[in-house]
Amino acid sequence: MKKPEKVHDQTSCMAALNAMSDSFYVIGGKWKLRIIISLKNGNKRFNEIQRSIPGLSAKVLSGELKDLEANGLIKRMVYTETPVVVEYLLTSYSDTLEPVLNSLVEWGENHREKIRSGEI
Amino acid sequence: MKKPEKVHDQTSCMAALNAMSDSFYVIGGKWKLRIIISLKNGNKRFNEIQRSIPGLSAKVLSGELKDLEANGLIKRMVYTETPVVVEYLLTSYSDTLEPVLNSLVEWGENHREKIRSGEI
DNA sequence: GTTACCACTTACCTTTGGGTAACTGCTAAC
DNA sequence: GTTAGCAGTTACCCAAAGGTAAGTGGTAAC
Repeated sequence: MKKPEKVHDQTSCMAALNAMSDSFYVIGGKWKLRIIISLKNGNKRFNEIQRSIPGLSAKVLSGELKDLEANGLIKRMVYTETPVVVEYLLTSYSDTLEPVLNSLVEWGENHREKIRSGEI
Repeated sequence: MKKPEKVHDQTSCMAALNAMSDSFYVIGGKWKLRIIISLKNGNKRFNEIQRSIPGLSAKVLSGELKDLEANGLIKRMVYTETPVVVEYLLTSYSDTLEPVLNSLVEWGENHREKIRSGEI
């Protein structure tokens, strides 16, 4: 005899869990959201982005930009003037991250205050 | 001459960035949110939680529970009957994670569909 | 013609997170 | 008295993430 079923069935629960993991896979890690925010702040060029995020190396930035592009969050534009100019732009799809970004920032702020006030 | 200031000043922007990092620090990683969800689903005992999350080892679970307790998200209760019973319970503070959880699940579901449909 | 900037890549190393397995001290069941 | 369950801990190992430094091929400035 198994324990009684919860209000949600197992299939939908697993789906939610997997969805959550997907989110972490796409925007998790130390730099991804920072890069997106840097782009939001108007930075477009590779070195510009790198300089705006202290501690971020060219190697890691290069990899992260590829990941973000593969997931449709940014677009890499190459302008073939001389000298060649490369720009990274947020796609409109990246706007869908707003609620995630906001909830993370809000919770973090609240939590920081909670810790600071000694409530925990 | 620096570039013109954005709509947000640098101090508040850095604060938001740090808040976001805090959130990732507290609930990031492979298991933390899964453990919280397992507790939400009614699991309380150490081995019960472990069995409910395939792939999670006792060592890692032990560490994660300590972290979650240190951040006020769960409470470790020891009942000194014989045999001693240990229960892990969500605190009311853990409810504040709802918006984060929801936005992550929602975005992940949406993203999965986007990938599946070949839109990216 | 040397220096510097741009957009990267490569090779190498360290750190972190996490996995495996065994073991502890306890109780209870067979 | 052996087996099994509980709630972990310990020691050891591995892979992935990330950091460091140097190099590449081009343009442009001094």
